[in-house]
Amino acid sequence: MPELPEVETIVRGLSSQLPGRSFRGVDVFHPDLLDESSASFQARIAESKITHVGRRGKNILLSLGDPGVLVVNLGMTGRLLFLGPGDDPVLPTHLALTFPLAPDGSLLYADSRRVGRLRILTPEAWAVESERLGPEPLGRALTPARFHGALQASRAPIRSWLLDQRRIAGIGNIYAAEALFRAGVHPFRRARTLTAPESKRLLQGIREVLREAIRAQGTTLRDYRTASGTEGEFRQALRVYGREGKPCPTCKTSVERIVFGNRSAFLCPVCQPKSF
DNA sequence: AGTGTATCCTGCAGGC
DNA sequence: TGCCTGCAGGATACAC
Repeated sequence: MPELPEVETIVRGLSSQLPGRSFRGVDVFHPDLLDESSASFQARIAESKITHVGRRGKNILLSLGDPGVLVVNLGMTGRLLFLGPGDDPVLPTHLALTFPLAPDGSLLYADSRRVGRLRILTPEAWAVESERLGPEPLGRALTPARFHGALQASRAPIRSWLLDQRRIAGIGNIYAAEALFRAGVHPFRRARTLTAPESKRLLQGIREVLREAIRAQGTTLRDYRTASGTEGEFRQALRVYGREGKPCPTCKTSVERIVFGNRSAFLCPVCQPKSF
């Protein structure tokens, strides 16, 4: 998916448009993206007013007042687009839901692979789910000491650890690879074997790469778009992700791709030694 | 506790 | 041109 920087970019885009607008219903073309029937989803959305747009991990949160919160997880190919009254009404392909808005404009959800999810939860139910997610990597609560302590408790490979949303929320395959490269840590390393300086570097690497990617409006590989439909520019700044066989930006060694956990990891074998 | 596998679904690049 | 395979930003459920 869209990882934290992409979701954050979409949320910022929607935040300037949606609060104050209301839904005027919803058209559902692909009900398999919902966890309930189209009819009940439509009934619950009804004419609700959007009071706030937020983010938790990779989830987009639209606060609706009475029905609770609309939680959108984009999966790998989901797009959430705002179409203003004066905008070019070109519809995206793979349109799954459209939400006409009052007084004007509309919100569109498109998703070619349809592994995204849209759910309406009560604030209480959402609070329970949110508690199950790990801390926000950019949040103040996550200190280097807490981060190191959490790593100490796990034997999992550090890359698996970073991708586990229950441990830290918002990191996906791209930024896990980039953060590990910046910290000089091999993705196979067991979490608990990271030294305090290494875990400090890793947390710094995570924060730097996420902030830089947010500044660039995220990474567009193929499907990701901002809420206004533009592409993110961070792809050109990627140092190892998707760069198999290309030179490491630091030492020029060929970037390697290894597969584990059913997905590709990218690393520089020199800058990220397996052991010292 | 952790890990490998399968599942949801479609699209596209590359090999032949 | 067309067919086939592998691969893709995610999340979850299961067996071992």
